[in-house]
Amino acid sequence: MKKNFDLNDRSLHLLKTLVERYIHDGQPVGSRVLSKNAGIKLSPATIRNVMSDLEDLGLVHSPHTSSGRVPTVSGYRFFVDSLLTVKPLQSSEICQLDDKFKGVENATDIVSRASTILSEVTQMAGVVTLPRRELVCFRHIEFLSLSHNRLLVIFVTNEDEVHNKVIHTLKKFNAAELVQAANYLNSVYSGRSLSAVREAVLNDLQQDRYQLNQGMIDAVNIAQMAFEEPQKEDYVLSGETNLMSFSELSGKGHLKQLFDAFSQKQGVIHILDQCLLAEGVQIFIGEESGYQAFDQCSLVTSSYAINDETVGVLGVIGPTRMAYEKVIPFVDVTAKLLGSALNPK
Amino acid sequence: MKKNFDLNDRSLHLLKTLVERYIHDGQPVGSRVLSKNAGIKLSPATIRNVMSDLEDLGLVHSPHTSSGRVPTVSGYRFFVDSLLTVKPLQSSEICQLDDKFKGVENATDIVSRASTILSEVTQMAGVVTLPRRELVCFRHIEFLSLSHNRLLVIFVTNEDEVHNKVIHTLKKFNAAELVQAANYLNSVYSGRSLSAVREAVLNDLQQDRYQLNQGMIDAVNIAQMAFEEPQKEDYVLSGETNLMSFSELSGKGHLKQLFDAFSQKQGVIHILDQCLLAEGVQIFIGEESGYQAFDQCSLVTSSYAINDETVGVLGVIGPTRMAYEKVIPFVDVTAKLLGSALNPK
DNA sequence: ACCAGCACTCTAAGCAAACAAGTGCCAAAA
DNA sequence: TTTTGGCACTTGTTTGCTTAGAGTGCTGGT
Repeated sequence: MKKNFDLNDRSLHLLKTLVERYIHDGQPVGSRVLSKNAGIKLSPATIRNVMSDLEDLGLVHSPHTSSGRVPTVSGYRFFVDSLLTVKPLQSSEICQLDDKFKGVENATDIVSRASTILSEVTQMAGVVTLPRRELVCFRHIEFLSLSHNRLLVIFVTNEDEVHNKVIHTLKKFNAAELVQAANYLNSVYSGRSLSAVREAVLNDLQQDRYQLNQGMIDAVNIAQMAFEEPQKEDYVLSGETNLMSFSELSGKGHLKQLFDAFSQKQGVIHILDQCLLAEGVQIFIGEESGYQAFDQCSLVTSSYAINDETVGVLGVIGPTRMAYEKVIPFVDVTAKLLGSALNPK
Repeated sequence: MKKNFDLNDRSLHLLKTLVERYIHDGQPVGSRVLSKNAGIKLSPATIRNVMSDLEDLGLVHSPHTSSGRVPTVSGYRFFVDSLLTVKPLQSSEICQLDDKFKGVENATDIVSRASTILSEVTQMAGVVTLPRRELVCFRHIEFLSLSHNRLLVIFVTNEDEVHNKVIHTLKKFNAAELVQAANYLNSVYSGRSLSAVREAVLNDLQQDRYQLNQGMIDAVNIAQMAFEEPQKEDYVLSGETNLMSFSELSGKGHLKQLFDAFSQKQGVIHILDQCLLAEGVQIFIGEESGYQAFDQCSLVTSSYAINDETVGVLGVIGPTRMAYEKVIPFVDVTAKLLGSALNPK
């Protein structure tokens, strides 16, 4: 997918400074500025020729006949892939970031802390998915009988995350039966991952039932209902309002589209899911995400891992015209810090 | 607080149609339009005189020397207090609304359903506070021991609402002790309101300890920690993005201010809390709320009650220029429907 | 008390001129 | 062959000016 475009060093350098320049001040950049700014001794006329070539390649684009050039999506893409010189964070900065994770215990809280960090440092929007549930460790289950054969299921994962749902049962259970069922399930399944539990439950249901007594069968039956689709994937978003300050996003119904996408979640989740597979920092520029609402936005993401196992994705959402050279290393570092903050020591 | 302004019927009528007209099409309304539209046979010239008086009273205002008049905040206030003719909902409409509450069981879900109804029907933002916790009925408590003397407390209120928090204990409890403590607390306190439980716990702590065995003392001690400040007040907001379509709100940093206020919650809660005290529909117009972020907004609220006891507030947030005559009865009805939907049959 | 008429003010829209920024292309210089 | 200066051309932006329209305030007459 990475194209080369067969460009000589000079063109590369000019493209690079053009993009940098445009990111810096948001104005189309013309041949004159470039000639003064690129550090190469070239007249504007020459630069015009180069720009013309770049335009033919689809890397830059003129809003109108006589205005400077602006990077296209491909231009940005090429820039971040091949031209960008990232500014790695100082180790002191990393420590400062790390400190911000201190004093937060609950996993959900850590995740939302990460999200606010992302948004506050970049002054854009931060997003962090919750750790994948297949990786979530089942710890404890508890039942509480409600009226009308309904059962409140409370289960604890990962030390201290509490989830609950109401299920409808066929028969009415009394308190003792429920305690027994819970005890059975806790003793058998506790310690495994949620998805492992789900599999095991299905397995046990298929198995020769003569090995189990009625209580156990009831327990497994209930468990089957309790664990099907235990929780939907979700993410924590922060600093959305920062996006309202960017003029390039506030035009037309753009903001509304974007925020609608945020509250429907589903589209954003889909984009983020794609990042789960890849290692390291990934970038979606403008339309690349495939969602119209993100037309004018870029998304810089990185997956994060607990014990070398990828469990989630985090990222920054901002205008296409963002300071990638700072955002990229920052997202990278934050992902690593989040991973270790979540790591049960 | 209600001022009279000593206006004659004609002025009142003109003011009323002016406000209606302005709400309808958002343009400053001039003497000519008013003369044709008010249903009174008066020449524009006469109307101009009346308008001049209204302007002196601070009820209307000219954006510039020669443009029509626009209602001021006081104008709106006077309008909704004294001039407005509300359009009560058809009973068929009420049924339609009521249907939308059907099939939702969980209290939190009912509340957020109410919020979406508010926003969808009005095409503005809907907001509903969660029922006051003093009214919430304590049902069941459960403990789970974590590492480092930490204890996960899970408690169920109102049939099926689950809350949880982590507390730090002085000594380490084993599973049996925890079960015993939970049993004790469940048997003693279950069925009372959360605030009643809190009081009772404090009371029991003060009381002669010789009447209790060590297990009970432990239980009450834990309970004390578990129930202090059990949950923060909160609200459910929907359809915020609808507000981005109103041109009067999108100017400058208005939108950002507003959405920042939404995500900080605290300010909004403060406004809504004021409505808890009053019966029926209340209206905050523009700056009246006392929060700058709501400058260009109006808030139409109503408290809602379960079994004749006020437990929360719901409302609609939109531009000052909103169709009060429809919104007010709608908010009123929705509050009543929400109350009965929440009512445990 | 009402209203017609008039002078005045302000906005919105259109238009032309002047200007600035930048391009494309060509022919000359290196 | 590459680079460059020069020139014509395009486009957008600003400015000033004009006209039309809407609306007001005021005055004097009914």
